Amino acid sequence: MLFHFRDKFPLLNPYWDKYLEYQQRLELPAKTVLLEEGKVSGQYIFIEKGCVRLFFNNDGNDKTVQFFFENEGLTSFESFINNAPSAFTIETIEPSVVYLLPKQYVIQLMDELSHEPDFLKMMMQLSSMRQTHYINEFVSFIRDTPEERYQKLLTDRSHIVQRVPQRYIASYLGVSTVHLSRIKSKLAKGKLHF
Amino acid sequence: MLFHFRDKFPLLNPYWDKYLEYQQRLELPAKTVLLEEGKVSGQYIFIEKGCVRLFFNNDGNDKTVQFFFENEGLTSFESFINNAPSAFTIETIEPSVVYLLPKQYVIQLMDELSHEPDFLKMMMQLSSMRQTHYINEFVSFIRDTPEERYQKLLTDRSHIVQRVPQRYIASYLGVSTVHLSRIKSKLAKGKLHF
DNA sequence: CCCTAACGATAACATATGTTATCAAGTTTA
DNA sequence: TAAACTTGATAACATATGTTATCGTTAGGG
Repeated sequence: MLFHFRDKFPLLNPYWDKYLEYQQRLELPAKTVLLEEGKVSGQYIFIEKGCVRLFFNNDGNDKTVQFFFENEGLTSFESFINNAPSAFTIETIEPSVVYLLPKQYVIQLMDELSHEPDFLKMMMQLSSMRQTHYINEFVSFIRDTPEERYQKLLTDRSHIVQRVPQRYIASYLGVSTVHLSRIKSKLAKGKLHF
Repeated sequence: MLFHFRDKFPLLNPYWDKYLEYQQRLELPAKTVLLEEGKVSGQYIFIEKGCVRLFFNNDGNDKTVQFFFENEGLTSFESFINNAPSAFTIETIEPSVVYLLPKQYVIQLMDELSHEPDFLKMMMQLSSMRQTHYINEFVSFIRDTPEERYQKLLTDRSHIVQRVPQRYIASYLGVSTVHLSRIKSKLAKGKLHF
């Protein structure tokens, strides 16, 4: 949430540095759960190495909402902010190195920052970016077919397709693994002009 | 965005009152476009009477994202905040009475408010609420079948089903009007135990 | 008040997608 | 390294949903 804003708001950097010491560094194997659906999010997660997904469970077959990679930070925001049970699980996909900052320090940090004139601007920008992201995902889900969504993923965010196992991609696109296979084979056929 | 927060943040009321005079009152017939897709949102809309929908166009068949009713306010936020072309059209569904506050006054108002200690809290709460709304819509779209979504609409927000023409409901649920008819008739049959 | 257009129901058919099962290839574990 | 799992491809079938066409009803405009 905060640390990838270093470059955009350099004046605030001293604050980041002050809180670096409170972070816990963890080296985790793949498929490690960092936050379980139903529990209250108690820390902010920053990814140094590896990748992570946020998903929710629906009768055993889970639905991936978002992928996170190096130098990105995340938490289950609604849970974090409102002390509510998280609707999502957060889990490593690859073996990863993450930093965890407990909630109390995040609050303390935000408290200090609230005196900075740039803080409101940053929070607004941040919140507007997240909202835009979710609206775009939402619109894409309504407007585009799974095939179109897969093609966009290939062209716009191919690193996801390259790094993430196919079943998670299917879960993210909202289709079964079988159907994603169909989509891929259909697209492959379309490419073969010889 | 702002005016329905009167009750929650009464200390801020003087600010609202100060800007009431800049609002333009309009009585509009149904199907009046208040903001057109592709244009930059230049005003905040408050609904006194009637109802309004926000939608985007996709090859002629439009997709409704959200409905708004009495005492609610809206704009195409991303467009409004970033001066970007709006991804959405805003249009009255029923004959409506709305108040429009031009952007310049909204900015001026927010500027004044930024000195109030409660303002940041309000903006955070507001933005968190909107984000939660979109996430919930998004999750519901992924997790639930159109039939389930329709049933939830019936139980949780029946006023929408009562007031809004069926084709907009279908467009909101993400199905064709024909399929919504099927869903309704299926549910009606389920209710007839005699 | 009538005419026309819009709306919603329904049927028939087409397409998209899910489910289950099977198999081959790659990975992990003992 | 062998066995057990996991992954992804594919086929066959089932279900969900879209598309087009038809029809009766309703609602608005002259």
